[in-house]
Amino acid sequence: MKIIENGALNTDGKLPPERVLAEEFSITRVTARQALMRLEAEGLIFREERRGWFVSPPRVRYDPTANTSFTESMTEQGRASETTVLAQQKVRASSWQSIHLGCAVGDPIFVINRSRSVDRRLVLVEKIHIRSERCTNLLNFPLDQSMTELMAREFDIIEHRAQIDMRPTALSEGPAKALGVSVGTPGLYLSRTIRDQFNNVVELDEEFWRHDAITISISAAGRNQE
Amino acid sequence: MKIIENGALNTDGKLPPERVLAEEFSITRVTARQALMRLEAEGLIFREERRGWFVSPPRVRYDPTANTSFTESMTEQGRASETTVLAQQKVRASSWQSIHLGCAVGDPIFVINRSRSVDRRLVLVEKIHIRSERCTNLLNFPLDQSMTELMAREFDIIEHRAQIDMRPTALSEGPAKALGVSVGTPGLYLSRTIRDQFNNVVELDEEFWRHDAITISISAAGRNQE
DNA sequence: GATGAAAATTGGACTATACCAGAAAAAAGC
DNA sequence: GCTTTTTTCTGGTATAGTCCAATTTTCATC
Repeated sequence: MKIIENGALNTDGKLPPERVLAEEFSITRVTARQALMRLEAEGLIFREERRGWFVSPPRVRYDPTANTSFTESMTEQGRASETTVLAQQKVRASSWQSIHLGCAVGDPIFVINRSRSVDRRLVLVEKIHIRSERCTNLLNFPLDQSMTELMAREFDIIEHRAQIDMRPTALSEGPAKALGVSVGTPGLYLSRTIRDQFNNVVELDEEFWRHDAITISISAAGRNQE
Repeated sequence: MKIIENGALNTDGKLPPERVLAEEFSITRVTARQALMRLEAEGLIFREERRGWFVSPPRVRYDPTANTSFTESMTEQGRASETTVLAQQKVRASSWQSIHLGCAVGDPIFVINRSRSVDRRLVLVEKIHIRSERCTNLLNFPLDQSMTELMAREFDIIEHRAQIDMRPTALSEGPAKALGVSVGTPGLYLSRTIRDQFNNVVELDEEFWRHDAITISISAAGRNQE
């Protein structure tokens, strides 16, 4: 099992098919798969459903506390990012949503589903929940841009991150399908509560990341006086 | 495969052995194991080497940016924590260490290995690298306490977190053995650069967490003005 | 050349079985 | 009663296949 791991199989992007690897190392496909899944857990390789295994590109550095736009941050790192709107709808707040948004159950809110890719590879899907009262015509604007900028420009809502929670997890069917990965592959769940200049909660972001695509990097400088 | 996942098998702490589960659900042990590993990836259950599978206790909330002591933070959450010193030594800085500590290769530094448990369960192992120049007799003090407090009390070094990086990963042999889990189980790697009141780097912490034990929770309030 | 159906490829899921090593429990010895 | 040895239990690792579904490629057809 360890043979394959140490092997310099990173010739280029794509790995040989499981069946070939199994024969090459004189092991069964089950065993080969186990080794591959180990490397996947380590973040060195990843797979695309029924397409094959690939060497993971370098991780993206990401600071969830920063109030800078995602695209901007990626550009700084010399990487090309893209945002796609998957769905947008107006719904009534569920119990869970009302708790996190600090509104009443049934209040109208917007839910926006987006996916983001870096260097043409999907790295995260996100679900944005927004209280609609102060931006009733939000869905008329193009939503593949920075929400922070949009809210500031169109609705005078100055957003800032207030509370960030994250935990390693396995991707469930929804996010997995959206990311084009197998259900159960490791991922990182990240949620953010966003408040405006008056400290009212206006938005809740839920992000589902490929676990191998990200290094959370937080610069805590300037917080020393606490 | 999904049958077992939805089943209300969380009777109490311990799950039936793999062989029993396999028979109960009329599947092979291989398949049962896959399902168990899925649940493990989701953080719902965990295993102890050759001891069995157990239901995961609730995650611990942890703010790596806060300059509060770990023990204190756990107590606030009503949980009992414990710190054990595994090893302590004085070494000469490697290339990697010198880069992160901002010192020269070969400079004397302390390396301390500790493990921490919450409610009698090991949740992390850490490796602390400290520049020894301003605390030459550090190893004479008990090291199972808060380093921040110790450094302040004994050496007038006021520590604060400067840079935090983290990424999901699989636990390699060292950390896995120390945590009593199987090599390759998912984990969270977290590194922190710590500076003193003059903004000099004094310490580098590397933490290896059980992935199912932690929810990173960062309160970003007060950073709005950036 | 574009289109669309058929064939080959590739990972996903599962059966059935075997042997090993560490941990826990039971038995034996003192 | 306490320690030591032996047995049993449990997960860890591996072999050898099978069938399926989505994707990709091939190739005949228009």
